[in-house]
Amino acid sequence: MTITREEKKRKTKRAIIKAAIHLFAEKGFDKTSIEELARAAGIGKGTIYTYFQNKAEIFYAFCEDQLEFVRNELAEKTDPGASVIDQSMTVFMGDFIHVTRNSEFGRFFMQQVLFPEERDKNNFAEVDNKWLELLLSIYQRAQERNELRKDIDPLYLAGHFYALYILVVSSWYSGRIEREEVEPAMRLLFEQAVEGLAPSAALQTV
Amino acid sequence: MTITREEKKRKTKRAIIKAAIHLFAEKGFDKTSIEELARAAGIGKGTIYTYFQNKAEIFYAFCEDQLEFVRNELAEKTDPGASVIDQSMTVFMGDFIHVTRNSEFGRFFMQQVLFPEERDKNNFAEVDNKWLELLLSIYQRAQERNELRKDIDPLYLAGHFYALYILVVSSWYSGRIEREEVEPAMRLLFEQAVEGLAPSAALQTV
DNA sequence: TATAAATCTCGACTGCATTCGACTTTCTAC
DNA sequence: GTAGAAAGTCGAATGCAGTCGAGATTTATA
Repeated sequence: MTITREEKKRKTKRAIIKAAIHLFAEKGFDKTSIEELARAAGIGKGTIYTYFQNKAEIFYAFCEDQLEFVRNELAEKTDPGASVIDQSMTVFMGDFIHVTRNSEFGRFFMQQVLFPEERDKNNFAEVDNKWLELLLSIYQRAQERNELRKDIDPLYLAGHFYALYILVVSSWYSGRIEREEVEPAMRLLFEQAVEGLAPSAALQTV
Repeated sequence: MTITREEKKRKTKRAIIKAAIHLFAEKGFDKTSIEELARAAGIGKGTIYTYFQNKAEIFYAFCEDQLEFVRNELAEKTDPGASVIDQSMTVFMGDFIHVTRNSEFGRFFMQQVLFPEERDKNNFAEVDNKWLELLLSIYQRAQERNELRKDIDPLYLAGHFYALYILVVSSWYSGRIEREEVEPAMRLLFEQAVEGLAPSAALQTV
């Protein structure tokens, strides 16, 4: 019985996350109070704060749970033989659909992942890394196939596609595009990025 | 004296914004309470809510004030003769410096502009449009000079650059890059976008 | 000018995140 | 085993955003 304490802590933390997964999904983040969360986890209100610094941090744990699952799934779903664009579309559209399934969740998630507060910077590191690995593998393979320039750091390649993805998600949240327009807009942007925004060399010499 | 009421309302609203500009700049958004704001504006707490729906909306008014000034300035600063990349750098770096002058302000601003809540969607419309006009004029001129492809909707061209800008800002907020790296990273991304991510036609045919 | 309707103003009130510090349980060292 | 230290638990207290409704002021109608 030496590990009683640590074991118990792990269990309590799990209980909080479990309650969060349940309550956030059911009532949304804002509508779920810490007190409810505590009650559902069978502990006192104050105790939550020995496990998480604030409500947002509980949300991060919730996200990890959600996203690890999704992104593992996406890693399998992508066809390594398809074109970069098709692979990118599979991954980013899959992510989009999941992230925006609950629009409130998606908004908060994007806000926090892209522009985290100082104290939260490291909260997404783990999930982020898995996501990055997935992206990097896609773009590295594309470089090997000579589908993408080899003189660009794969991190930058991933950045380009990710940036365009963010833009599309933002456009949807801002009401500039409708849900049905997301896919075609994203594909068009990806194609343009691959081809380049400058007139092609052939045309330029004319 | 027919317009007393409306005149007074305008004056009160101005007083609130003025108090906000002062207090937000001095103590930051989070640390400034509505009550303080009301006191500084010489009105009751509840009255604030006849002028603004919530605290965030006061922040929007504050933003408009800040940004209108900056973006007008930027519009003048950009040299219409320079390359698209140079012009883009001037505009986006100028924006970056201003938006992140107060890091807390910038974070909140980016979060709200990119992923607004349903009720806030229209709050930035006015400022947004001016910003967009500025960007569009840059990219349209570049198309005319044949520096950028004419078969891409200028809106999409602006989107590409804006997307990369967002990525860089996000990278800075996430601590993935330092302040000094912002400019070179942005420039590199812009160059890559213009040239395209695919190997050049010339190389491809080899 | 008198009265009713509309609008505005206020601060007490509500609800919730977060803090605090008194109390309890577990660990450590003898 | 036991005393004292360390860590964990709790809900009452705090602070703040946002609501409410009673009263004040302005406008519209006559």
